[in-house]
Amino acid sequence: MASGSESGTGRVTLTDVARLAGVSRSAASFALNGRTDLRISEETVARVRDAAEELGYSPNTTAKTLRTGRSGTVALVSDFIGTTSFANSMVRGALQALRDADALLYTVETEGDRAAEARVLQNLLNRDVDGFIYASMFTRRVEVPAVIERAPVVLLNCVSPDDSVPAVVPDERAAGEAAAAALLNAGHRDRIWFVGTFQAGVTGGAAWHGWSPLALTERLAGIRTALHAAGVELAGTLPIERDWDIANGRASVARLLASSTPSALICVNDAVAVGAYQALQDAGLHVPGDVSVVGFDGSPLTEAVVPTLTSLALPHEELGRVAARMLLEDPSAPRTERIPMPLVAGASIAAPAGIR
Amino acid sequence: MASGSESGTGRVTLTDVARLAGVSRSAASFALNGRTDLRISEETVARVRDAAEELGYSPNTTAKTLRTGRSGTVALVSDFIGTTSFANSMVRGALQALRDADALLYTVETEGDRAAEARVLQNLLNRDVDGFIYASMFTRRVEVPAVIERAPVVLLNCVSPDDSVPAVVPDERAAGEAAAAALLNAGHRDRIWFVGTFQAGVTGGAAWHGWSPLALTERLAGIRTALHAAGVELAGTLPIERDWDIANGRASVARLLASSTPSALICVNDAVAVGAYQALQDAGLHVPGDVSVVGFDGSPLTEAVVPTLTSLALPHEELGRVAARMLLEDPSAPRTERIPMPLVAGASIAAPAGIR
DNA sequence: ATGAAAGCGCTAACAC
DNA sequence: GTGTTAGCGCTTTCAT
Repeated sequence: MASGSESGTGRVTLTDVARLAGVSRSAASFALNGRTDLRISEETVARVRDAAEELGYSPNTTAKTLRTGRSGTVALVSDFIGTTSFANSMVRGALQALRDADALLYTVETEGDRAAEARVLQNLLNRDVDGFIYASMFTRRVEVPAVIERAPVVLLNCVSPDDSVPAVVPDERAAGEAAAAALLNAGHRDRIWFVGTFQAGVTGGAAWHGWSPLALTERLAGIRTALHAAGVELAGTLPIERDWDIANGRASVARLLASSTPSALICVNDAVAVGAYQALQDAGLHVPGDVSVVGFDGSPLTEAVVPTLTSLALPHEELGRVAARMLLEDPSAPRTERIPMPLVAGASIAAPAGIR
Repeated sequence: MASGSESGTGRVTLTDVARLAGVSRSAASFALNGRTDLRISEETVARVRDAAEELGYSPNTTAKTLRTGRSGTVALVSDFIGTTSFANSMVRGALQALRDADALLYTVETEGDRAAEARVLQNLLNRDVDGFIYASMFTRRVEVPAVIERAPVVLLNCVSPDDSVPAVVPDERAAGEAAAAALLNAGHRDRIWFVGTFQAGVTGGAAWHGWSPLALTERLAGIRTALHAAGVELAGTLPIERDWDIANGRASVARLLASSTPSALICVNDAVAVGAYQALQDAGLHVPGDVSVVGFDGSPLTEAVVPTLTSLALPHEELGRVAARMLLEDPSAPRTERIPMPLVAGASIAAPAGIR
């Protein structure tokens, strides 16, 4: 009749612990949380600890969340989880950082549906999530949903229109410079082509949904900057049909080879680079003896071709880790963090054919 | 002084809605949840709905969870999220199924640490998760943590020692049979080798942590069954050093080619198959003219080689989707669901060289 | 130094 | 038909 639910639900509650230790619920709470505001005797603390241990007490997080308004959870909301290993590693990195803070991760995919997105974000808010990691599978500029700003937000692999929201992105521009530098170092000075621009009026295939990927513009800008600094200009850019995949890369490069022979190809991503390998082979040209090739992403494809492809790797894990850390540590600093894209050296770059 | 927190926290609560509609909290609750136990007049329901709408009311899920014990969340606990696209697509499939049930997904990686695993599982339980999807990156037999059984569990890509826990796995055996059948159909009758067994006493490299992958034993069993039924026997199995990657596949096949020429190679996964391609090319042999090749997994690698690789695809999304659905629909049926592995046809199989 | 009591926002008995 | 009330398990203010 009195209070106490010892065997009510089978669940061990703080009340049970307090009763066993012979103290009040609040005393038990203070003891277990190690609070020093109220002074509890050493001996009492020990008694409570023992009681909790004996009963196998584990505090109910839902109740705690209701009371405190903090849940110890973060939501990773992304447009597309995709089929690449991208999201994978980002989640992995985020989990690593969250583990240190003892926080849990909700994973959500919106599939680009703004209405569904709004609903799920509200749902998450109703669960008192402590923050959002708002991710895009393609580096791009996004409109951050208003509702989300009711909790701390960090953008992952995307940036807000006015850069007012903290963001973590790969340093695409520096990667472009590094790609160009690798070729310059090998002695290339002309006939360097870029593969993977979109034709005028086209912003990519179905997967892009009309978004213009910053990866393209920034990588290309970096390449031009580095080349220009060395007094070199790009021989040209090769447009690609819709998606950046192997088949389209092959077709695009095949068209080029019909009329001229490049010294080096900088491909917008690894898949296009693999397509380039195939077109070169079809034309009887060798990598890197006749033509050098560089890719971007650092995907498993780099290991699947002979010779192995040199590529600038997307630091997926690092991106996820930094985003989670920013969210937990100083959610207020509105800065854009650019993570370096390391060069994974393959065997696809050599001195130009002319000077062998 | 009286009740009511209209502008207390800025949050709109059920109390606010009830007050605006001029009804009691419980009446509002019933109206909003569409309960019919207690009869509320149509008109009252409408008034409550309008009030909720006007105030932009969104129910606090934490409070609801505390009260009901059900959270509308599921946890996907996996040993390793890995760098393959495996986890990715499994999560994707699970999310699709969960979306229909309006449930949210926690994603957790244990990294094979049992102690950490126990802690996080308890943590999840403290949050009143409605169920667990316990996944392994390698098809294998697992010891399900005892604590987890306090909530419904479905195993994903793994099975329990006595098959007492509901599980969803790829149908590896049937896939093995399909791989063998593809070769038999093309006319192969002898010199068919399997690539990717482990040497005696070795259970794989670091990634395996001593677990023996069912994928290997089952795929191989299926192959042997299908061949046997056609009166054919495997010429032999080629062991591989540690991990099933490109380099090891290449080395393994190179050793075979030093002493004999196979008619066909069935490789334990796509990476090993890509390595086989490389070794064959090194030996001046062509795929599929001289040697046919089959892989498993259906990874992006199949598209990266020339000719494209025929492979039996792991139905990642389907696995995740079915697991989530089983968990939500009938968590009690202790059955093992085997999901077919579709054959993705490449151009790596042809009639044996002898009968060209 | 300790304990009683309020209340986070919700649901579901129960009495009117 | 509708409203009153008692909690879910926890934290924290306030009085002792």
